[in-house]
Amino acid sequence: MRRAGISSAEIDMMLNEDSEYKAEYERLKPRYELIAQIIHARNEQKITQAEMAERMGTKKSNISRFESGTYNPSLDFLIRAAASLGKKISFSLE
Amino acid sequence: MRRAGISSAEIDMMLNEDSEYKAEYERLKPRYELIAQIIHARNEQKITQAEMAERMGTKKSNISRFESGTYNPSLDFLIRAAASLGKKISFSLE
DNA sequence: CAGAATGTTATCAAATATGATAACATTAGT
DNA sequence: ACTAATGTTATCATATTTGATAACATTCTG
Repeated sequence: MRRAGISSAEIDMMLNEDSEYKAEYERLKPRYELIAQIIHARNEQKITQAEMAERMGTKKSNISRFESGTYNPSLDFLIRAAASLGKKISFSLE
Repeated sequence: MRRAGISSAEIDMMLNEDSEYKAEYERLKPRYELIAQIIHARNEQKITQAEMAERMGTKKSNISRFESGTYNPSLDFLIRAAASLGKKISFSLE
C-alpha cells in the first residue's frame, strides 16, 4: 500500500514522545477533530461545498479552505458553519 | 431598582420576535455562553486574569478584553484559554 | 470518453484578532 | 482611609482571517 510519501512507521516516529512534531500535533488535534465533525455532517446530508457556502453567505473556495484545516477559524465561523448544516455546536469544559 | 439606563421591560421589548436586535442577540449567544463557562472556571479556581494570561502567554488586558465578549475569538485562543485553566473544551454538533 | 459538477489552490484586498503597553478604575485587605 | 491587587479601557502595531475571484484538478454521470 505505498501511496503517500511516508509510511505509518515514519508517522509513529514523528509523533513519538520527544518529537517536536508531537506537541504541534497535539495542539492542532482539537481543531482537526471539530472540522472532521463538520465535514462528516456535510457529507451525511449530501450537501455540496457550494451549497453550504451559499447558506453561510460565502463562497465554495472558502469552505474548501476551511475544511483543509490550514488556518485557525473564528468561533463565529464555526457556529455559522454548523448552523448552515442545521446543527448547533455545543461546548463544554471538562 | 433603577440602576441601568434601560428597564427589563425595555429589554424584553428589544428582544421581541420581530426586533432586529433579536437576531443579533441570538447570534452572539453561543459566544457569550462559552465565555461565561471560561470565566466561571477561572473564578472557581481563584485564578487572576494576570495569572491566566501568563499561563496562556499573553497579557492580563487581553484576558479582560476576551472576557468582555467584545470580539470574535479564534478557536485556538479558546482552546488555550481553557487549557490554561486545566480544562479541555469539547465540541459536539447537535 | 465528454461534459458537468464538485472540490482545490493561489492570490489579493479588507476586515478583524491579537499582543503589548500604559493609564485608569474597582475591589479587597489591613 | 490607605494601599496593594485585580480588572478595565484605549491605543497602536502586526499578524491572521475572511471574502471574492479565477484558474485548475478531480470526481461523477450519462
